[in-house]
Amino acid sequence: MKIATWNVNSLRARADRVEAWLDRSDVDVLAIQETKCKDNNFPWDLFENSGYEVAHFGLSQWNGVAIASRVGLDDVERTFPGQPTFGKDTDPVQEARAIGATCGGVRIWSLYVPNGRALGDPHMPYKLHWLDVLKEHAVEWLQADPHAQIALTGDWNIAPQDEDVWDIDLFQREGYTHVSPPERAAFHAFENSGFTDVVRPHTPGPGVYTYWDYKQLSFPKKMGMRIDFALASPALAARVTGASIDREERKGKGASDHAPVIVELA
DNA sequence: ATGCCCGAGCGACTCGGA
Repeated sequence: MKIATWNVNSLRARADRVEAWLDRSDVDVLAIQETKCKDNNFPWDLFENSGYEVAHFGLSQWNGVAIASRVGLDDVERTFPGQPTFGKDTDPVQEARAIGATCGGVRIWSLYVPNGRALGDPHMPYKLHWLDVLKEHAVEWLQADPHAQIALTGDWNIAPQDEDVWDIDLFQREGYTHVSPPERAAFHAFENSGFTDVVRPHTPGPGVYTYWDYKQLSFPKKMGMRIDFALASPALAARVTGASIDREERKGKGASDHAPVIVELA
């Protein structure tokens, strides 16, 4: 079985590439982030034509997450329990950033972790709280069933290690997000709770990334970030036989700024 | 060549991304 996660940065703008990628990648499950649409303009046919069931959670042109599967798609959950809201003053909104489904015996979560925007911005405590609540649930899921096969996949908007950005000195000097100690602590809290990054051992750095900005020739200049991850529960991690980052998909006209991340299971 | 930002909604500009 092969599962993948990919921030497509608009599913409609990327429809042809996503369909072609599904056809050649041979994945059984694809967790998608940033569909950037509501159900009424979601490209349902794309997945049906490729032989996948799909569940989508999209509330506006922002965010949006989905799971496509050809090994079953059961018990779909939109948002995790108690998922924090964000809103200016009086109108907090629960954003479309998490969808879960059971596919071929694996509980898959497609996660689009909030962007903190800047250290000191209100979005940063929102991001950290969002991750903390998710982590508390992840701990409960494991306590309820230590043998559960759970995959927390998606765009985490965190670079956990110095080698996960092209120039750590620049990031720290300028006080950029993604590398700050609180963000990294939020990520490591999942690892301390028993969830393992199952991709890094098969794709060691430095210089291995999943995201490259569209601007300033970032991709050809190898100015990227590793911010998309698949974290696996112990029972799932034990099944992992390989993993890869499909940086070929970042090439050419009409590419997403993120590359797909693939995990192979025995 | 992988090549100097892109997508969505609105309405011809603004916001969000990281």
